[in-house]
Amino acid sequence: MSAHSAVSLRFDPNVCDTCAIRHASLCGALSRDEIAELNAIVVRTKLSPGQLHVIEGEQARDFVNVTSGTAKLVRGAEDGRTQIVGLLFPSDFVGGAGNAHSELDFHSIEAVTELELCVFPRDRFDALLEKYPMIEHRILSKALNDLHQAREWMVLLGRKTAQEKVASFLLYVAEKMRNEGCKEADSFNLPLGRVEIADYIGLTIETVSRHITKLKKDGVLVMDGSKTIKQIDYERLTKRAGF
Amino acid sequence: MSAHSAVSLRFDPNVCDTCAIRHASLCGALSRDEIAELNAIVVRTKLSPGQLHVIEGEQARDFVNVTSGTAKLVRGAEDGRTQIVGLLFPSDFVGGAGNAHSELDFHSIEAVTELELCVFPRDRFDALLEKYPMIEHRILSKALNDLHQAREWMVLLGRKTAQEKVASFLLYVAEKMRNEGCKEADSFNLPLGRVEIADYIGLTIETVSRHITKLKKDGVLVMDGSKTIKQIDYERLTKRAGF
DNA sequence: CGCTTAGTTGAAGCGAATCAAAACTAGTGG
DNA sequence: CCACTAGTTTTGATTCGCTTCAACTAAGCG
Repeated sequence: MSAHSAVSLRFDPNVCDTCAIRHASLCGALSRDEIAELNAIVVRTKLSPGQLHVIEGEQARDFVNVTSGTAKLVRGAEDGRTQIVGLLFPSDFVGGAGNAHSELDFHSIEAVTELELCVFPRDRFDALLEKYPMIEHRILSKALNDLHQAREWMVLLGRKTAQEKVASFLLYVAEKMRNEGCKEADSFNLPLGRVEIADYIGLTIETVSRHITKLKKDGVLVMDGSKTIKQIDYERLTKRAGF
Repeated sequence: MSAHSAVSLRFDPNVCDTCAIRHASLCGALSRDEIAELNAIVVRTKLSPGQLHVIEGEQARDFVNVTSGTAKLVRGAEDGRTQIVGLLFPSDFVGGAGNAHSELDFHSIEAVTELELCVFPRDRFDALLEKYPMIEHRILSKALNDLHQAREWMVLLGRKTAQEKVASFLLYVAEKMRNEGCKEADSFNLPLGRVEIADYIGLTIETVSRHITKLKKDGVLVMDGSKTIKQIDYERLTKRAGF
């Protein structure tokens, strides 16, 4: 929601070697040569919570890879209504393909936490795509995954009750956090505040709050403060997420 | 919703030449050689309204191209709740990429009208993808478009009122019909019944019906029967679709 | 012409939104 | 350390839009 300025740096050519997601994401499937070429055109960017990355125009077609932090893909209306259409965790990427409107059109990436991005300018990235079909192959694979997930979310938004939405959301985040942190502990922090949760599952903050409270009262969740989840009864939470 | 059996035929090698979508869709960008190879592995299928095409398992990863008719991509729950996650018109295609779960997982394609499909078995299609990067390129482009549209629909499902949903739906279909028929006339038939409209925009049939009636009463729509639209006041309909 | 299915209309109920206020949190500076 | 402020979350009371339930009408078809 706030200003745009962000730190942008070109790092040394071996920076990918120490990248947290060197072996995941797009990069995981690439040879040293391919990585080197990517490295040559990348612009690394850091954003603070609330800052936006690109909204429209030529830039909107850049290819963006999240290396650390959490971001949300937002579509908003003039009247204040907002819908989050996806979350981006480390190793997720968006945009990129050389077609008329990239998936970023009319959307914007907004940092939720401190965020680090690898941004690949569209024109130079396209050239690489032609040269290395494997990169395009990987991107297609991810795009189909995202499409699948978007359609899952359509079911949530269109057909689930508030209770089910909240439960589904918590399960989704819990899984993401388990993947990210690789921790077996049930304990983790919600990356989103109530406003953002509401905007992600199509409810109001009050309704979200009420249903989280209900889950706590019923012993399905144990929390510490409004963001830290200490324990989850997955079996019962899954039941409440409803199909 | 009904049984599965369908007519499947292998046609002569030049059948693509006379296909209605030879110059659109995936096929439009392909050379004669590429088309010939596709032709060699395609299974053409006809479905009647209500019939389903694949649901799960290995088949679910086939690549499917609609050549005529309208289909819906459906995700349903055990308890009867249903969400349509996309419509398929001639030249649309789904599935195909060689990744873990294709976008078809847990979805099914259901014929809305008489439907003709080109089905490409996954394994043989994958081989072609490797050989002809242009095919994969085209598919990626389409996947990104679909992803964009799915996210647009998430906004509709999560943040729009019933009135706005109905208006948005009508605008969407009107545009599709204009593309398909190439007719300048305002008149066209809704491909979906009330149940299906409701399942597409996350409402009940009663609410859909009420809001269509309201649009008619207000003179925004002129209809003949429950499926034929004779005239649309696009300006006012667009206003009611709300952003 | 009855039979079945799809669509419309009405009345009542309910779940989520809205409006309003209190409780908590976190940050700042005295 | 506490007082003060701003922002977030929780809780409560009320309203409203959509769903539900039910009856009726229209359309397609043997």
